[in-house]
Amino acid sequence: MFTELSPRAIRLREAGHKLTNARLTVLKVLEESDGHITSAEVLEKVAQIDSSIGRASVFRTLDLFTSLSIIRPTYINSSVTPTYVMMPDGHHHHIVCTNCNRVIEFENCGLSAITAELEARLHVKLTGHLLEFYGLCDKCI
Amino acid sequence: MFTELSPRAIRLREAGHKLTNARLTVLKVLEESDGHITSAEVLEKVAQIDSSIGRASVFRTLDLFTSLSIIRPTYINSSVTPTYVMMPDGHHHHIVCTNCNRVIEFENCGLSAITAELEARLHVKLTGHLLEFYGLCDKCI
DNA sequence: TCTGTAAATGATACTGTGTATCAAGTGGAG
DNA sequence: CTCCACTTGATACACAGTATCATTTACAGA
Ligand SMILES: [Mn+2]
Ligand SMILES: [Mn+2]
Ligand SMILES: [Zn+2]
Ligand SMILES: [Zn+2]
Repeated sequence: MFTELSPRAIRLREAGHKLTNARLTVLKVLEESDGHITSAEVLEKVAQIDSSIGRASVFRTLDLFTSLSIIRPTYINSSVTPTYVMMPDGHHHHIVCTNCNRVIEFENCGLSAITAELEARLHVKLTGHLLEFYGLCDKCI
Repeated sequence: MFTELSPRAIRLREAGHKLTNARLTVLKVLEESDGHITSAEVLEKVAQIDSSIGRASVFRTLDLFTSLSIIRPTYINSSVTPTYVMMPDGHHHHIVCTNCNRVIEFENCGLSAITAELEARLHVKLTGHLLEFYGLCDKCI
């Protein structure tokens, strides 16, 4: 059924979690998304693939993936449902237009220096980060 | 009732919004919080000050303040209710422990250079940012 | 100071996201 | 193959946030 394990699936197993059908299906949906997806969309796509997977397991899996920094919930449009953002290499960065809610992605964040400084000074182990800018996009300026 | 207007209240008026009792009360509650507060806490404290203020107005005000980058909703503990974070000078930064949910604040982010670069390159006007690191705190490492 | 009006409000009823519970099922170590 | 802690799905539920709309109010302009 899932012959090939993605690197993230292997990460899951190495963190001591079982590779269940529900978890692998949610992971597949997230990896095939464009990187921004709401819980309602995840539920819908999971049900399309395997309608026997319960909604509780989907939410449980989203929480598990969040604690592993595989995804991060953030607010884009509504304050009801978060939008889950994939963190490909442990980080994600975007600009949200506070007028039209458009999201503009960007790549370079230059945060490796501050990451190292925080780890040394505060004795923490950082596994990821989210950097969000807010403002007006070129169409709303 | 509100003889002195805070700088943020003036910002509100200058953005073309009316300085209503509901909005000024929510602003007061947010400004007297330590910077992290859930919608449930805002509702409770607003009701203590003036129980005639409706819950819908509180949520409307939180959305308005978010669009003005006065606050920003983010996930700390639960995936049910966001925690609203004040953005004192347009930005906020913290570390969230993915194991115990402890939040560690820090000040310097060094993001003014990338802010200017993004504004120039993407033709956007940035009014604030949120930088969140995820990982394990010193007690959970 | 008074007035007119668009913006904002509060009450209400509602939607639907996310959760608690628990008996049944299953991944994977040995 | 066996076993069992972990995980699951079904169900019922809680409650955060919203749509609606009649009423009120901030404040610009006279
Ligand atoms: Mn980054
Ligand atoms: Mn900053
Ligand atoms: Zn825009
Ligand atoms: Zn911790």
